[in-house]
Amino acid sequence: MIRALRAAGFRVTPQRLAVLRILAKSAGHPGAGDVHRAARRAFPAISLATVYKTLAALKAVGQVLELEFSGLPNRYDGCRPGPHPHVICQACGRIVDPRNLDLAPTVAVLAGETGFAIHGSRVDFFGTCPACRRRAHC
Amino acid sequence: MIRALRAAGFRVTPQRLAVLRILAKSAGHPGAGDVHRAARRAFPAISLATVYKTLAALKAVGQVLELEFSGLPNRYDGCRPGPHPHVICQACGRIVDPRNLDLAPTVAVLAGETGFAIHGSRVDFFGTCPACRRRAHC
DNA sequence: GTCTGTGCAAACCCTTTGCACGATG
DNA sequence: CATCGTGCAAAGGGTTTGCACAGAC
Repeated sequence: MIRALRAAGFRVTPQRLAVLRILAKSAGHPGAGDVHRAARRAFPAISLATVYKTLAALKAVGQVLELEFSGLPNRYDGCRPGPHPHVICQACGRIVDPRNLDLAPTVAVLAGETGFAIHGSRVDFFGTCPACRRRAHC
Repeated sequence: MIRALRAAGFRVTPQRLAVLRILAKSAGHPGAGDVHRAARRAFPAISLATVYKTLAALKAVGQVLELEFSGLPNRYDGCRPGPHPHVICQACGRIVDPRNLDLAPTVAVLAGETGFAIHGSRVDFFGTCPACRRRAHC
């Protein structure tokens, strides 16, 4: 990530390092607020605006995937920066990355049917995760 | 739609009829602003708030599908109110409904892999529509 | 030393809400 | 005639931006 930032002419500041470390460590998909809170532990004066700007820089160099949710805070994935499907628990907000799901055949079918040149996708599945299912005694 | 509203105890007002007619007629996926502008032609005094409230009522009775986009206005589909995949042109904003796409097998695979109980999905593909591809002489 | 990054606060924009008035069943 | 819907204006909330100061290269 550091290399990617420098290569694009971005400077590497302590604040950016803090954000970067948090993204690299979090296996989940933290929100901007989560990143900010975590970054404050290493760098108490860091502002939310700086976190957003750093996330934007990392997105610009393809090192982080931004997941936007209307009405809910965005979530960020620094472990798998390419677009990929997600499975989201509506009870606890947990986001899981499925492994065995290849969209390429689907994209090919759609391109043929619609005539679109397809460049990307956003694929989310909503449900209840195993832990929350148990908690609701179902 | 009228029946569904009445059955749920909603009143049928001229404003709601105007919104309703626009949704039934638009094959595309208009935004709230589009609906408002169109509704003003039949009912010049109608407010944007009323449009939003009517859309919410129709959503509540399952007669319209709301597509939320972070940063962009929501889009509404009164023709196919159930969730379904979309193909979106990033150049002109057009939204197309593909026909030959069944997500059921995918959902089954995901449920097995993740242990989630999957209740819904949001599947969008982004690209360039045939018209915009021609316009960009590609 | 120059130019970029930071932090603060205000702006943004679509959407939602509070409220007094008007219309519906 | 009780209740719900309308229209206006203001609030709401995550994100973005303008600006002056500070720090990286």
